[in-house]
Amino acid sequence: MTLAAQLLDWYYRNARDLPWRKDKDVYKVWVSEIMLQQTRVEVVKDYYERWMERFPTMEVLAQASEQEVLQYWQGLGYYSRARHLLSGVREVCAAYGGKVPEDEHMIRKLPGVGEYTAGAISSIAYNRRTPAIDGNVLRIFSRLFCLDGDIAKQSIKREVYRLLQKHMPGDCPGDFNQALMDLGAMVCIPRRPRCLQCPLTRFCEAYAREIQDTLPVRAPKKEPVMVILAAGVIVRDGRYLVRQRPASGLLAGMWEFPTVEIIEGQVVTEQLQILLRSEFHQEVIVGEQIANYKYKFSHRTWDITFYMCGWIAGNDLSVEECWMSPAEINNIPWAGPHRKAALALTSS
DNA sequence: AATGCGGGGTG
DNA sequence: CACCCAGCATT
Repeated sequence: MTLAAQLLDWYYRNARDLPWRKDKDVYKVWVSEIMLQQTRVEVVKDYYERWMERFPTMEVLAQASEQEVLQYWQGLGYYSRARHLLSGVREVCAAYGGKVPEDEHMIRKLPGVGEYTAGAISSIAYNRRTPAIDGNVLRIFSRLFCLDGDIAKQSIKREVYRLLQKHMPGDCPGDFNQALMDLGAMVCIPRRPRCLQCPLTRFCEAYAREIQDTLPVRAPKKEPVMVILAAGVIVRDGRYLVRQRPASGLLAGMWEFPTVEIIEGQVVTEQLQILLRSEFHQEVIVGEQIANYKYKFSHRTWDITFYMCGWIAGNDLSVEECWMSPAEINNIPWAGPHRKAALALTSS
């Protein structure tokens, strides 16, 4: 049996029962593939179900506001994915008459859709013979063929692409690609691969040489930068002072309590007062610490302390700032640790 | 080619 | 804790 036949035989007996596999509707495949970028299946499941309940079709999603879309994405991370998906769906509704193009290169042009996602969508939804190279595939193929270069390198991806084109079957490329995902998730896992359960051991050079634990090779990650932050919680007539983050960058468009970065040597209470005065035009007295969180991103760590502040006086706010009631606070997309702080405030 | 962009599951 | 995941856009 060929590698593909062996893999597919295993897949048809062991495929995971996933919400987005109930049919091959291209919108569902699209949504699931975007949610799954850099995100594990178990996390995506609930988000996907809630999303499909609220945005069951491209037409419904196209009508939704970005704020509501972000709210449904809240907690999933990489929020530009949600914005790109929304604009991509709007584009399809407006320019392609609500029909996602079948050509891989046209799909690739949609915002948020890269090489991997275009291949996944066209193979799964349209049964096109297009490779979809993700972390699973790189890991599996680096072991199958003992590719010992850094899998982040373009050269390794090109080599895997070549091997995939050689081994992909002509009749069910979508199943083949999904079979690789499932194998990567359940058998050929990142650490301590379960080779005794693997249908491909007789094709696997790493297994033959007993070096499967040393692959794939990956460059060491950089140390995340520590950022010290102070946030002020200001209540006035039962409403909280909040602001929306800029439209680009980290946690773009999400809401937060007024926050300032504390540079070594600065006095926190002074910096908070200066922030509130210069950017929010409010006079406050900085009071007690009410919470401290260490919040880790992939590339930086926030050490953020929330201070209860007493409001004294203030002028009008600019458009991205406002006073929000507890009810309104529960209805906006929050920036990371600010969500936890807001939840603690409104539930107590 | 390198960097920015989240958050959580798992050993 | 450390590691790394169904990547993409930007520079």
